[in-house]
Amino acid sequence: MAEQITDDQVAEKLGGLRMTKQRKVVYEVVQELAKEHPTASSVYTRAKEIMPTISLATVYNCLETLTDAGAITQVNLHREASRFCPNLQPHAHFFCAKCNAVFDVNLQDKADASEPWDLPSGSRIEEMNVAMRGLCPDCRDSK
Amino acid sequence: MAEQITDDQVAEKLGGLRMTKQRKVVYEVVQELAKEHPTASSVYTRAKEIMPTISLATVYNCLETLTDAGAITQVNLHREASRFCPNLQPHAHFFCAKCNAVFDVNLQDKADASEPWDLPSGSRIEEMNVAMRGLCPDCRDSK
DNA sequence: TTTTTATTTAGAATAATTCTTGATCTAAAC
DNA sequence: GTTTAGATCAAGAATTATTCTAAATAAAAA
Repeated sequence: MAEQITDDQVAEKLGGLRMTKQRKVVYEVVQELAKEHPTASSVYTRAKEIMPTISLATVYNCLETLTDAGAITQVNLHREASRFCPNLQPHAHFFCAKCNAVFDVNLQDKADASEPWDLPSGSRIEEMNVAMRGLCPDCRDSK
Repeated sequence: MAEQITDDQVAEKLGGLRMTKQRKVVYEVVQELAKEHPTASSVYTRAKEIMPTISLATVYNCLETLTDAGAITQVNLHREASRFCPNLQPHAHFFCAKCNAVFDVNLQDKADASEPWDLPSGSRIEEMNVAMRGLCPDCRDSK
């Protein structure tokens, strides 16, 4: 599994903000569902099983707070619902056009993702977002 | 300016579909506003000046048709409105976090954008989407 | 011309997300 | 241990980009 951090490390990243029960549950659900790269609503569905009183708005709030704190990342493709990912290593995402699965794609050892690009000189890149779309191995086989 | 194609070439790409007045206007507006990477609604605003009867739904339809035909590409970042781009060369987009401008970022000569990535073996990539966020040269200076 | 099919229009519908407001909790001050 | 102030949460309303629907129009085929 990809690099994730512990609840305590999340608490640290939150800085002045509190590590509330809700934030803890939301973070743990994102970890639990990491493989499927859950949307806010799948996080909500699962979180409610653990904490029945949690609201969808709170799930959104927590996801935003965790994202801003740098504990998880938000992944978008096209206009679909955002997905969330607890893997903090630099990585890209591969979306299977057929089964809709999302895979983490790691950066090769010592590679620089911006290397092939002619960056505007003098610009500072803070974030790079790489998404690939195609057929995953399984879907390619099962023609 | 980046590589764009002529109306006639768009007509060809449309295949069986017709190059209607509306599609022509929409394509030309996307070309005209290429530098700002217009959203559907900015295309609509400008298109209405040229063809006052055109509707927003038609603008959306045309943008979708042109995208499907491969005459323009749809660019997304975060959850903002989609933007459209007539540059058909492989390129990435740089979004300035301060002034909100969008710049095309070219692929270096003979470079392969997927090179730094550890692709799932056996997968076939059909499309790659690279977005960068940061400060453009202008915004970096004007502290 | 008549028929068929594609396209456009206008407005309703949708879906993800954000906002608003009042209630609740927590931490620190008293 | 209360009180107070600020943070957080819950519920539902509001927003926004986009898609859908159905009727009208335009173009192509017969």
